[in-house]
Amino acid sequence: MTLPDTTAREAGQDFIRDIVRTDLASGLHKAIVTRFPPEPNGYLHIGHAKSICLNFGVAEEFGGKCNLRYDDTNPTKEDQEYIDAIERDVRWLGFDWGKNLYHASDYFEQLYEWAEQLIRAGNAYVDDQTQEEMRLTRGTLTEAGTESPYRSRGVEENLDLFRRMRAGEFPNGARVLRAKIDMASGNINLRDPVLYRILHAEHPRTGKKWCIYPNYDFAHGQSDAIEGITHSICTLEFEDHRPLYDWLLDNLPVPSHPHQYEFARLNLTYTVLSKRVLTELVRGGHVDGWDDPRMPTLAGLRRRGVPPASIRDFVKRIGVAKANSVVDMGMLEFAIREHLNKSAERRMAVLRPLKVVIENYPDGGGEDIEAVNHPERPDAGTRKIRFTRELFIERDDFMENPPKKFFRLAPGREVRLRYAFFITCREVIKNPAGEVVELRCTYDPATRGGNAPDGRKVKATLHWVSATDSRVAEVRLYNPLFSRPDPNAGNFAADISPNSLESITDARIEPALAGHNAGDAVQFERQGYFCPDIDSTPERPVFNRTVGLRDTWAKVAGSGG
RNA sequence: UGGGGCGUAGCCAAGUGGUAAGGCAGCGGAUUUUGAUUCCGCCAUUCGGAGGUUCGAUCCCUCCCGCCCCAGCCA
Repeated sequence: MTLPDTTAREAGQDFIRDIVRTDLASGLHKAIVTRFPPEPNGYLHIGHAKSICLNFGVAEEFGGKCNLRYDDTNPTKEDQEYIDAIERDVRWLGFDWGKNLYHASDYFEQLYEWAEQLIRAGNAYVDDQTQEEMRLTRGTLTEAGTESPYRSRGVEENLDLFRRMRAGEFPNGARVLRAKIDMASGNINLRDPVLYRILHAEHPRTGKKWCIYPNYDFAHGQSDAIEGITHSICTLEFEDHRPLYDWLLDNLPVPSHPHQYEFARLNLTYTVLSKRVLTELVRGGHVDGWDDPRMPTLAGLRRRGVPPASIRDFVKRIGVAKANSVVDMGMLEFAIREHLNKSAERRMAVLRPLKVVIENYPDGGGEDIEAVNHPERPDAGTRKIRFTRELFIERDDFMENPPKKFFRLAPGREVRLRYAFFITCREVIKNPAGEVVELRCTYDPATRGGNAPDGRKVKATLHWVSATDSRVAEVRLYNPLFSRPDPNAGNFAADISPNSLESITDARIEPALAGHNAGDAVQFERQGYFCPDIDSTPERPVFNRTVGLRDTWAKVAGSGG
């Protein structure tokens, strides 16, 4: 079922959209073109979703287009696996680039020509300094840098050297091509930034054709210009690069001059969104892979049963601004719950079983109880649940000595078993250790369906499952996403460990869940939303919890100790 | 002590000269065969701070304070 994206904010309420609207109204552009430019060196995560929704969203809203472009200028870090994953995830999120798929590597020849033109114009030179020498002569944040001894090389020598760099005559790191700008600039990006470096590496797309590669600064702006991008939207850390972005476009015969705008990247409480750290988690085997449900990657969220529309909605809710911020995980959970509440079918599952024997129910007997699949959607239909003499209820739904605000089952108390009957707890059976292991109850046959003919009420309705006609499943409960601070973990783990994964292997679920293997989450009544895992089988059902439900009793109990 | 940004409620975030939108969280209350959902109501005399301009400032000016980014041949 697809739900329309809902939002409290009308489209056009952020500064990026204000700029686009103004540019369109003034006639600066007749149509806008944006782009989502990932480097294929990892999987996309919820942070990228913000950029994807912004770029594709703005294009959609204003009738423009958005390109998908790989910023594949560093072959030592990129891989085809990531390219495939990125396309899959962007599509899953709900966006389509149509035929507008590009690669910075498609422009390598053009970029090279432009580099030679920069040299001819005296705006770039080949520097023979070592990386260390360059670092030392770049100056510091408060002191100007000093010019390279190779800075005054003649055009012909530079051209010759640059061509030989391309020809593969020099080893990695031997020389670089630098822009000749201003070694005393307060903006360090303007202190003769490197444009090309020697990298004898095989590129996923261009293979061994090149051994020199342009870096981000020399590729990004020109790629934008080639594609006719009107609004190049990126994150805050590139603000300092804008002067260089403009300098290059001003000094090269590019077909257009795009403008760069920056916004704050997404930060989520309890969540690590650093590609470096996520890569470490995968490489180090701390998680099962990029799509591990504990990962904040789009693949991980998908596996958890998060609807893509809820992510789009979440992104709309958090807005786009330039202030660094940390969005509360509760916002994402709310967006997910909001969608799942409307779409997820309900089923009953008992995570921590407590046996209940209905003493006055015929031994060996049983009957089918009808239950609706969704409380607000009759079209979702109904299903039959087997009611038997022996049942399981949630351990948390019974308390031998209930505090005043506890409304569920207790000795002598009557409650309703959802869709079935009212039952009354008559006896509590414990093991030698004093733990409650079974409840002996009686039921009122007249309350079949859940209502008493005499009109008496109960204060609680419990979910249940037959002890003799239910299935055993494994459910996995996770912390929000992962990386909630864990004071007991070690150094490395304290910062990024995917902690608090709890597996419950003796959970009991309705047989009605047996055929449910789609990627759609279901709501286990009063437990939260769960999604069949990708390695789930009919013989061994596995469910990942996406988010829980609001449970005021749990809060009362939790805060009360 | 260089350059570039940002500071509006617990968390996001509009507003940018006329007297503080909205959402999340929270708190009340109603409905409820999920303590869910839904529904009502409450929740910034104040916009990092101090001066100044103005009839009037979150918005303009000055100074101050705080936070983030930049010294990769990463993006």
